[in-house]
Amino acid sequence: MTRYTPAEIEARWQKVWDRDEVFKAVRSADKPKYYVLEMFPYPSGRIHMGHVRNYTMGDVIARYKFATGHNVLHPFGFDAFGLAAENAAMERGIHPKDWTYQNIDDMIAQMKPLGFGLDWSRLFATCDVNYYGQQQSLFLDFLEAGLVYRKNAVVNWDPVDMTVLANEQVEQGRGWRSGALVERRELTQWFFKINDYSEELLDALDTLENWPAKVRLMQENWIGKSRGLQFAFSTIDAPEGHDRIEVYTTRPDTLMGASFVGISPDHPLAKVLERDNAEVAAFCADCRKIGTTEEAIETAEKLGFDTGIRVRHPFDTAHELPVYIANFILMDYGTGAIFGCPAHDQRDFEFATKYGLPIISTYLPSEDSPETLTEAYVPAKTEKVFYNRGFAGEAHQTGLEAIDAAIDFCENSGVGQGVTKFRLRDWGLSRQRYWGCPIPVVHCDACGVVPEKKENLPVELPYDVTFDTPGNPLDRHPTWRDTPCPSCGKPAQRETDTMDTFVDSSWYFARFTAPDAKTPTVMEDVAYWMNVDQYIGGVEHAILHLLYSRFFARAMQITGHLPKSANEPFNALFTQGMVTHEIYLTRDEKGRPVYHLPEDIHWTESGARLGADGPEVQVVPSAKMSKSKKNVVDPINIISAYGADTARWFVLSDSPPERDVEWTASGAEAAFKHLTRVWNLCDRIGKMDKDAPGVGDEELLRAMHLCIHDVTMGIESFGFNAAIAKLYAFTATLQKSKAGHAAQRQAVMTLAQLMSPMTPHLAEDIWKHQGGDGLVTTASWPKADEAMLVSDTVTLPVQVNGKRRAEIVVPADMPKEEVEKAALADQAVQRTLDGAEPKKVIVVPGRIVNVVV
RNA sequence: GCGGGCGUGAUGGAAUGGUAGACAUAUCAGACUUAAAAUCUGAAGGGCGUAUGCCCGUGUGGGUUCGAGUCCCACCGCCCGCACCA
Repeated sequence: MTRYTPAEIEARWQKVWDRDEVFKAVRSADKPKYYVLEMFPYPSGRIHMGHVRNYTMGDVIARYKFATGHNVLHPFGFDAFGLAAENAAMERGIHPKDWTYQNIDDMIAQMKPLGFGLDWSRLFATCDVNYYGQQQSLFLDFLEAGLVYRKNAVVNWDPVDMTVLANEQVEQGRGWRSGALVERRELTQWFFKINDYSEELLDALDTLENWPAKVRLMQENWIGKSRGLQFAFSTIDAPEGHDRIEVYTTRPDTLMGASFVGISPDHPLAKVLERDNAEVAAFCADCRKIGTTEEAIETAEKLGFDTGIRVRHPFDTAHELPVYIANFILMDYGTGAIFGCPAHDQRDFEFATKYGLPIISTYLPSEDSPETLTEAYVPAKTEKVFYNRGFAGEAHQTGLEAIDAAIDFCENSGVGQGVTKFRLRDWGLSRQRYWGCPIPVVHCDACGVVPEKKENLPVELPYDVTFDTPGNPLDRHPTWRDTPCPSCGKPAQRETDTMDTFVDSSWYFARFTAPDAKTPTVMEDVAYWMNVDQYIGGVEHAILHLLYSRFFARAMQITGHLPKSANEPFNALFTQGMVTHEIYLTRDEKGRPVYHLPEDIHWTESGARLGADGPEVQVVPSAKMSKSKKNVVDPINIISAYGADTARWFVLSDSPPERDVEWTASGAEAAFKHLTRVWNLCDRIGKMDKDAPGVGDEELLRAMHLCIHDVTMGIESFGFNAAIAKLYAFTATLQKSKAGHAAQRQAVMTLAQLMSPMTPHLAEDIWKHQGGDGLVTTASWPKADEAMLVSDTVTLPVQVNGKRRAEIVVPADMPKEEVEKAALADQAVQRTLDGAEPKKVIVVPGRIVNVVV
């Protein structure tokens, strides 16, 4: 009796796939190409179950497409620049480069045993000089094409560590290392002109039919197109040069309800006032402590400072409004100034209540509604309301109609212009950090900002840097900054900012098509392999990474690095869920939670304990696996206990791929048991008497064809969990079958083929055992015989008034009238009807019968 | 705060608007075994009933429909994103 020994089987077949270079992608005109890509990982050092799930899904698609006759490109790499490497350097004194490359080696060693059908020859990391050097070349092309520019922008500044902080490094308004209150500070930084492409990026969303609707909607909201009115208030007693305040509003119909003007603490007027007035300066300084995230700004207590300046209402110059500096107004959006209409905006309402400002309604639910409000009245823009202080259009109209009428009216009377604005801001790419792609420009006293010459690329990161003092090591480096000006040749200094890691991930998919090329891309290769046919990754990238990549595809097309057809780089997108696990905790003497690893928990009759007789452990419902909660299962342990096929099988079963899957020890064990069962089944069939007669050959083959059909549909539609359920059911059928050897052999070989995208090693082994030709991996995908899928009779449920009362078995091709008769003739139906005359009988062929009385 | 999503047995979940709970876990029963494990067979949403059966049931409340877990509206709860984490 042989046994299922995954460790041995898996190593053997991985060697064969490697030897035969089965997954090496080569351009070819014979087959249609298929490019499947999973979002590449950050090299944290350990692969986790989320990676296993992500790459298993991609591998299922890749192997399936391979079997259906496609020329598949399935590459892998690392998104290797980033903050974590610098943190490791600071915390543990390891050089970011050494740390990163060590992690990459470790992760590759952990990935290989999973048996993914990847073209490892295309592997690269974004921190490879070869990659980021080409990225610098791209940057220079973008610069020349006018797609990049410099302007001031706000960063989180730690005044003690004297360094820029990432949002992640800000904890409750304080620097994570120093604990100092974080301030906002302005720096001159580089920006990509993504906002110029707002309209196009928005419109093209409609063409992305194979993207999840929710991702398209999120991008649509992020781009945030709005039509509104831009106009100016004229000021009274304002500093010179500020006799007007430009404001932008999406609700010009509420203009008569304006009761104050608010400006951002970063507004030019606020800055002028700040210079001469200590109180204003103090207020603005307070505002700048909030931090730079939109979330922090929006959730902070709404504060205002009355500047004493007044403005005149454009329609009633006798009506004067106060000008406040307000902490919730962003300088980046609109004009950095708003008018407040407390009656129709809850935030303005609270602000007005706090500072004793008037609340003036411009519209009401109806003519006889009271004018006094206890909260802002904010109906849907499509709802018809009564304008008690309207100035354009009808008295009764919807918000949308009123907005259009108000814009027309204001344009005609010269008060302002209708303007389309986008919420999307230009993409700031400068980072004041070491571990990133250096921005290839030089600062020259005589020539200003000068792009580095392409022949001087790559601008390589120096290795000899230290992290023992605060700030950017590139700034402190004794010689790295020194370089001759590319324009005049005089001594000049390199830019020490590096690029946002989102730049690295915005074109790696194109680089995979020619990873060693001496140019960013090679037209022949990108033209052949692009677009990515199926992109798979976490929904957390729904906005930024995917939007930036879409912008980059356009910019690369403009600069000649991608064909026009690759404007939208990802034909289909799938966003997969996370792997979760229960959390186990006890409390220390101060009541603080102490977390425990799943392998330290012992299950007893009285519940979960720490050790056999240890203290009882509280079980918290499943959440994303995280080191801090210790609810992690290391894929390496699972592979050594059960094998890669079990891990792959389990992460695909149970939950639909777009949702989270809960890792359970019992589930993993069940997956292993099932694979063992399949293996034993193969073993048993191999030992069958080849000539002994069997019964039920046809039923078995019918079930097999149905399974081919269902599994194929499941894979095509990302219903991996459903496909696996069908495979379970078919395995049970085969196990019980008394069919002859030939039919059983055919069934188990087909089962192996259908399982091969999920459990490729086991499938190869079964295939070989049954004497299949070559590799199951290269065998062509089985086709369901349509004739075997239809049966002669169908069982139809019969409902009476929508409640199921009976079942009838009728020939599949029975005409509707006959089915109706058969249903009414049924005893149970007769009994339920109890003599009542049916009013209507609905027959849905092959589905259901509903009798209505 | 704004934006997005989710809510079905004890648990993970299945279900082109058409028999709710496939498949799996946990549970229980049986077979095998001296016994246990493993393996195999079977039961199982809740309630009532000896039973053919009947009633209730997909977070809550409405609506559309011959028919709603599925579509629409409102509410409740949970999760995710918010531009320098990737």
